[in-house]
This record gives sequence, structure tokens and C-alpha cells, in this order.
Amino acid sequence: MVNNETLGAIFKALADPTRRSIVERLTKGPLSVDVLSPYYNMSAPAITKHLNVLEQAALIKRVKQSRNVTVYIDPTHFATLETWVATYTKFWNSKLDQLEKHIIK
Amino acid sequence: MVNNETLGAIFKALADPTRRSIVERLTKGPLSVDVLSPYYNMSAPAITKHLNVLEQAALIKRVKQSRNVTVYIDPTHFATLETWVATYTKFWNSKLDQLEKHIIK
DNA sequence: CCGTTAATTAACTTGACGGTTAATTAACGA
DNA sequence: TCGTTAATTAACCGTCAAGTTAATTAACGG
Repeated sequence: MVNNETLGAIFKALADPTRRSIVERLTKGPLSVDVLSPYYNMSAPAITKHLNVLEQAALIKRVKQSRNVTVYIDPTHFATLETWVATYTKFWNSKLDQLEKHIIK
Repeated sequence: MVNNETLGAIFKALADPTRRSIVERLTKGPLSVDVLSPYYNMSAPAITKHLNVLEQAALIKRVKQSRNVTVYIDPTHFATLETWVATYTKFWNSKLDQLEKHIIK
């Protein structure tokens, strides 16, 4: 099973709309912090904090090159998340199957 | 695309370990509140609050029958969640494919 | 060398969250 | 009828999260 603490960090990270938006933008390519800050009408430290949360959940990676920090998406935990969700949808589908059989019978 | 507000409610609801545990237990069958309360060494009002959050995210349903409330899991939003996650894993898989082709070439 | 810029850290404020106890509502049952 | 039980609501408390501004670090460039 998936580590429960890890799972909590992932859900907590994705509960915030700004962070979900950042993740979505990152699928279109890596970004630097100074681009994100004006986009969200938010101070640079606020963005830094959001990135910390995302990084702790291992949903992103930061690479510092001289002064500039580039932010990349990290796919591993999206897979973790998918696995977790899948266990529930599978469960439900099997229930539906049972129900269907029951009705047919 | 999936409603952003709905998505926030779902992630927020699943960010708490007690609520994830409740959801997990509900897959084994419906429950009543008075069973949950002692199990988590938690007051009944605390459980009520957790159920409110889960219900607002439409992850569970409550059915009151005379004095007792039975709690059921509601699968619709697990599907919503799966859809959302899938868009990211799909994105990533396509990136991997591109990378693979690039390496091979 | 010095001013500017990118990013983080520190310190603070505000509001939401997770828990509590006490009070309330409503239904059961001896 | 009246005490008990299931559940929720109300009011409250401590902690954490999300934002701010100010200060700090480090690298760029004229």
C-alpha cells in the first residue's frame, strides 16, 4: 500500500487552487519563480512557500542555476496518486458488476 | 474540464488521515456514526465535522433513519478525481514516449 | 565596485482547521 | 412519562496555513 504520510502531503499540496494551477502550468514546460509571482498577483515569498509545499510532496523539482531557479514537474507521485485512486474506482466497479449480476438474476 | 472548486473540496477532504481512513472503512460497507466515534478515540462532534467535510465534497452520503445515521460511500467524485489525475499521467506518459523516441533516434 | 535583480528567510497577521465540552433535538423503550 | 441514547449544533481553544513586508544572500552587469 501507499505510504499514508506521503499521501497526506500530496492531497494537502493539491488542495490549494494556486498550487494546482502551478502544477497545470508546469505540464506546459518548466518555469522560473519570477514568472509565477506576477502571474498570480502574489509576492515572491508566497510563491516560494507554495513551491516548498509542492516540493515536499515531491510533485515538483527545483533546479538552481546561478541566480535563477527553474521549476519542473515530477511525475512519480502522480503515479502514486493514480494508484491510490484506482483502488477505489476498481472497488466501485466490482460493486457495480455485482449489482448488475444481481439485477439480471 | 473538471470543476475547479469541486476538485479543491475533494483534495481538502482527502488531505486529512482520519477522513481517508473513514473512506477506506466505508468501502467495506456502510457505517453508523456511533461506531466511528469510539474507533478513532474521538468525540462524536468531531466525527460529525469530518463527515460534513466528506459530504460537502460529495464523497459520502448520509441517510438518517429514525435516530441512526448510516454513512455510505459515493463513487461519483472518485471518478472525477481519477479523470483529473489521468490527464497528468497521460501527459507524462506521452512525454516519456517522446523521450524514448528521441533516445532511440 | 556598486546598484540591481532573483530567490529565500524571518517575523508577523489573519483566518481556517481539528479538536474539545456543553447544550439541543428527537426518537427509543422500560 | 421519563430517563437514555444518537446525532447535531454552538461556542470555544490551540495550531497551522496562506498571505504580507522587511531583511538577507548571492549573482549579474555597467
